[in-house]
Amino acid sequence: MESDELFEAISHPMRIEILRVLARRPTRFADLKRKLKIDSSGLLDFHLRKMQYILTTNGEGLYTLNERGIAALQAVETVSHMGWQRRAYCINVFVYVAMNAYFAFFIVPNSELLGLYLIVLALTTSWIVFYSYWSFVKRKIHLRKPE
Amino acid sequence: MESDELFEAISHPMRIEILRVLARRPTRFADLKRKLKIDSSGLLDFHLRKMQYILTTNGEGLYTLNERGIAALQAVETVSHMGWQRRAYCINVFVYVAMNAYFAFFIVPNSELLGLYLIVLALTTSWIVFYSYWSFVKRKIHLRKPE
DNA sequence: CCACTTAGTCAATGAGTGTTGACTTGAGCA
DNA sequence: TGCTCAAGTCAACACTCATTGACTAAGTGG
Repeated sequence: MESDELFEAISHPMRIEILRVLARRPTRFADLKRKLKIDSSGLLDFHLRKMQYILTTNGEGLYTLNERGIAALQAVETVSHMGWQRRAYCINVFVYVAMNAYFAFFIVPNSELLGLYLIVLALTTSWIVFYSYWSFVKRKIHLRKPE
Repeated sequence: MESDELFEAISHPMRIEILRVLARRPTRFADLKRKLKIDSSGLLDFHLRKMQYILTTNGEGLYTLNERGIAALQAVETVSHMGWQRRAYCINVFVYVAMNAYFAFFIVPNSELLGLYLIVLALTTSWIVFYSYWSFVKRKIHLRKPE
């Protein structure tokens, strides 16, 4: 996928707005114009033309996102949820500790499911190690303050 | 986070190349020039200037990605791994079916862990329902052929 | 039929983009 | 001291972008 064309299509605030509106529902030209409070048809036409790599016109006049448009939307979401990654990491660690503690104290003593517990332990541990490696060593973002 | 500035910074093939190089390791001006086979210093300077929202110059001449740069990298990855989403969905459904079948046939009959199984069933089912809703109803991408 | 909405197209314009190639400034070294 | 490389800066230029406002052509309601 030729990323630059896709990013070009969403490198303007108005185009990101259009993307968000179209993500909710397919919309007609005039409705877009009203929702985004654009006076000029020419301007909206210009931006829709720049987004044509991302859009299709669905039957009669309805603009809608194509597969690349959905990728673009996901890229926007990825970027705007950036601040949650540190918190997500903490939640992951907490769930790991809680889950394994629960298994170790309540499940293992009074049953023969030690094998199952070991599988769970191995899976969750490799997950948390991989995730920690990715977060700390490779990216070093979770301990730094945002600038 | 002001997404458009970030996407602006990666809406050119050369800048995506620079992003990928800097994701691997912090790099100096001349090394970037060599790696990307750019003859003109002015051109590289121009693109680095356009990417300044995403970069920091680490001590002596080393260009490196800042937190926004890492967000940009993730956006690029999101877009270029788009093709895997359909497969990921199938894997998810398979894991759901296999896991619940395993629990239902092997765990439940010969132990008192019915409660645990019901929790697992509830969690995995709500996960698969939510994921399916998101994928099929809201996005409609997993059954369509890519264009 | 007239007014009005919808969905555009088109030309003009100033600001910004991508690229080139010449120039600068400072460090390293022979 | 002069030479070379690294890391830029700068001016110039063609081209593209964002925006405006005028225009068009098709459909709709009264």
